[in-house]
Amino acid sequence: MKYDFNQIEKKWQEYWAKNQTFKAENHSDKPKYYVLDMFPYPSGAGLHVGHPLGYIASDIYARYKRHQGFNVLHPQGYDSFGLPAEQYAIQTGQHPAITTETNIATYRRQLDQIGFSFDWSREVRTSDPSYYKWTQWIFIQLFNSWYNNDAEKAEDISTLIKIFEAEGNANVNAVCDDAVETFTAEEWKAFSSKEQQEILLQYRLTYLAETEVNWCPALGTVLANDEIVNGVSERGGHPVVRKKMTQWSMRISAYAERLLQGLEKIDWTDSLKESQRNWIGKSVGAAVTFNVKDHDDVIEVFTTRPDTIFGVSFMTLAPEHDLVSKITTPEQKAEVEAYIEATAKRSERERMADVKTITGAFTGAYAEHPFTKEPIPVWIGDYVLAGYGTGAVMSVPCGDQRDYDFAKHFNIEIPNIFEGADISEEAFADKDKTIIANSDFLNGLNYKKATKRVIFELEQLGQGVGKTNYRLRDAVFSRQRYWGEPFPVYYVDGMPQMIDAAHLPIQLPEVEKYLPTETGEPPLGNATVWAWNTETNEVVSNDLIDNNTIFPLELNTMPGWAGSSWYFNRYMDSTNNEAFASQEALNYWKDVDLYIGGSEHATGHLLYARFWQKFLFDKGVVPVDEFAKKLINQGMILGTSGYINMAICAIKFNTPEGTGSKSTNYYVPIDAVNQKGELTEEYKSILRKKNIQDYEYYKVSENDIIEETFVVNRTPVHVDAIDSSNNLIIDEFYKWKYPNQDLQKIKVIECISSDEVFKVGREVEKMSKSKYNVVNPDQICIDYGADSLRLYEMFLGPLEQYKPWNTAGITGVHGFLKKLWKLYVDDNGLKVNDSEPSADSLKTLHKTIKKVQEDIENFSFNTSVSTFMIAVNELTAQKCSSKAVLEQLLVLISPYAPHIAEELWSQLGHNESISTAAFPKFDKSHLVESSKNYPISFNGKMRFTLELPLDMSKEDIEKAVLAHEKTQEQLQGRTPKKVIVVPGKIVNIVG
RNA sequence: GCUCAAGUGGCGGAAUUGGUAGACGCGUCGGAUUCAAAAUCCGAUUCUUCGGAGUGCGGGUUCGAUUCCCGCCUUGAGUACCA
Repeated sequence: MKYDFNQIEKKWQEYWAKNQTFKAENHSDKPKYYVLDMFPYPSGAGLHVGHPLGYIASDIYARYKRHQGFNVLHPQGYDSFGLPAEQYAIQTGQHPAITTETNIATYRRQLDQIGFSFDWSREVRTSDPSYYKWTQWIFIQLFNSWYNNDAEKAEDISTLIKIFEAEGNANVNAVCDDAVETFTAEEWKAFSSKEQQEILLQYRLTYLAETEVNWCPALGTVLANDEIVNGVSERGGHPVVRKKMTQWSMRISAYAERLLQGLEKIDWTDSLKESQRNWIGKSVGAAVTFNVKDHDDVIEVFTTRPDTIFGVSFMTLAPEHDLVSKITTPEQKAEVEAYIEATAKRSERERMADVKTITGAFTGAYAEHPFTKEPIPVWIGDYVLAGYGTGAVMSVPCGDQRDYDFAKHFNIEIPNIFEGADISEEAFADKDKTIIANSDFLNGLNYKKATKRVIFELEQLGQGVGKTNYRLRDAVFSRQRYWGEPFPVYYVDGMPQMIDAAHLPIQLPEVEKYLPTETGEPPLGNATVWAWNTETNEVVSNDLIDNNTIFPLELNTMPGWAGSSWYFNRYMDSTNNEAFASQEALNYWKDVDLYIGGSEHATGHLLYARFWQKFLFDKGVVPVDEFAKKLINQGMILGTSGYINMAICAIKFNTPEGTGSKSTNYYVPIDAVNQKGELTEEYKSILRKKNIQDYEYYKVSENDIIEETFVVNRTPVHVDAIDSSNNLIIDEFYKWKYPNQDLQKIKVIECISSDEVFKVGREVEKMSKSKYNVVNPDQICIDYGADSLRLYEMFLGPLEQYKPWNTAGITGVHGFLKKLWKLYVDDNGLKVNDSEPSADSLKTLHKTIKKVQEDIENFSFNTSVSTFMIAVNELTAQKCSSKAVLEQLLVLISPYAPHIAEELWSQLGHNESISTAAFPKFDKSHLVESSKNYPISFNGKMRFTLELPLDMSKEDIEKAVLAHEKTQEQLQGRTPKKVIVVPGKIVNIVG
């Protein structure tokens, strides 16, 4: 019986689906284990071989955990809101929901054919109203919450209102907007409802705020930084301007410290934690206020080095700083305005890229030093960023390199306040070696003591306070898009109102066009039925808006990360219509035990999801405040792009009728070009001859050539037109290069090679459609089977690493599966019997059990595939047919190659899925050896091996080795200085 | 610049606590089988001047270093004038 993988895989995939083999129960006596993949955006291109890498790894782990007796939750779904479907809708008018549905069907078919053990009954789609109902619900919860710094948690907004009513806001320690005015209880009560709402908005965890954005008027949309190239939009090249827009923001900054601390208790990769730490960007220092001379205004700065305050020789404000226009003197006005205009023209990218050019302008104003009362000139400079800290710095040139460079450039004095520091060439920034000098009461103190003392003195003066600053900014939550979650928000007198949760979901309205409106409103502005009736609690026609009972709805939609910030909780109870998940389900599954996904989500999804989880934890909705205990980043599978060269050969020649010239193009193989990128002499000669032949009409010979030029250009080749030995399949290449054309009729450029084969050059790069290097898993499943694909993806290398794909190598693992099959089945059918296993076979089995178990637990899947190969090679050589061994081997392999394992398992007489079988138990007694083949080294170099009993004493080993003739040969009469014997390991002779 | 990761045959990679470097597979070469091909099977495959040398480079620790330490180079990723 042959290994008919197509038939076997189809059979078992149907079996699993029909029997719901992998359906997880929310109640079980077994311990729980939750294995999660980052869910995909269903793109129109479908899956390529890089996508399933992480899914295969997590599937192996999930299946392994089932064998280990765990109740495993291993769900899958779709992050199905997103731009590509919307772009497609703009171009074709097809509703994004239809595009999405089609793409999901493709994804599902492709995923099914790889044989994943997903519990599809729990599938979620972020674009499904039954799902985004709860995304909207969470948004409402955020709106109705504020962050209490004293309690270090989010609390209901009603508790804040109570405080306001009782005592005003003077003692409220909340995370809120910067410019909150202080009021008393009486004042609060006297405020109008609108005024109260405005104040509360400054405290809510999601709030409306003016945000500066990159606005592209031509596209009618906001662009991300990386969508802008050289100041114009990447798509279309339209101009982009900085514009203030009112948008929803998420007060993630409230959670900065907890997001930082939480990293300590989760098992995520160090590099990922490090990037989150950098992103949060905690710095400890002080906020200091400087009075501005001849003004009532103050400049507030944040500094991490308050100990250097006596070294301040100027202040620098960001050009965008509010004070600039106020304090600039008439004499300096022209210069300052010119400077501001110049910096406004430069994009943020430009300003960042250009670090060397030092620019700035003097405002003419002076601040007053809090201690010395000396005047300090106030400058503006674009090295100070408006968006960080207060947008102003106290510049200490002797202690900060940027301040130093600025001072040098503008000839500002650089006072030295460090004992024994040389600042003639550069600033002295080493905190640990700092001893403060020339600083009044700080003289002689080190960094730590000086910082403490100066903060104390500043507090006495009322001009400063110790402060911790975070780089983490609040996250903008509005998108001017159609294909996203609508906000459950309507506006009364310009103030946002939440729709009662009982009326959710608020479904996306139908629109004629998916583009922004002519007046620049988001696409939802095109909807005609998009108003909220507060009496019937329905979405009604815009015509009915009376701002009395019927109000306009929010036109923005939520960003891509909204739905992905909590989906892992939804899987626990995905069909629940009463709650986003039941408390029972949440308390049972709690958190993700293993999360696998790409590292590109380090500071996006993975930070926002942690933020929402902490918020939901504060609200008592979820039982844990970190959603994933362990996280692994899978590396990317890279494509091997192929290319050949196009040679353009131009010749000028003498003909009887005068000078003629010809230029012809040929495809030439990669070896036709030397390292300098020039055509080789051999190929020049071939092309010359060829060219002359082609123009026989002129009857020219090589002697008639008076001038010739050769130019070569790289031409990409589709991977499908390259064979396993890197040779061009010329017919396939033509078919791909000149599609839908009759190759007989059209004149195609000739492929010319000096060899029988046509060598293609290869280059490893990201797998992408535009690079023609995408390998589709469908064809691989047809040609080799899903089990081969699964094994091969794992066999390629360590999970976390980036590695190139090369389809040719799959024959190795495919051959292994055939060999495995033959161990159980031959032409006469099953050949497994009840014979006693040999000691050798038991040894093979048990060392395999040990290794594979260790490998899975270390996520070292590549090495276990090798281990299986070794095991099968050994058992084949041993002619093992013992059921006692082969049955166990199947369970070991089943997480990796589940189809073949199920098939052989059932042929061995089992009626239940192999997934219910217990993982084999390792018994070390089978591995006991009586002797060891010792490596005998001389000065650390192994020269020969010697078989010796393991129970031999150190002394006897030494004697036996020294007596050996090869030892004498190595020593050549010398006496060894020292002999190292490590019993069971090695013998090393020194001398 | 900073942070993180990684450099081992022609290629993907292995060596889990410092103990036989190159497991396993691809590719290549040779052979068997075949009318032939595919498939399958067997053997060889780091370099070498046959003494040895060898895990990016230069040092160090050690009886012994791919593994630990110091300095450097290269590549990839992230981040960016963060006060």
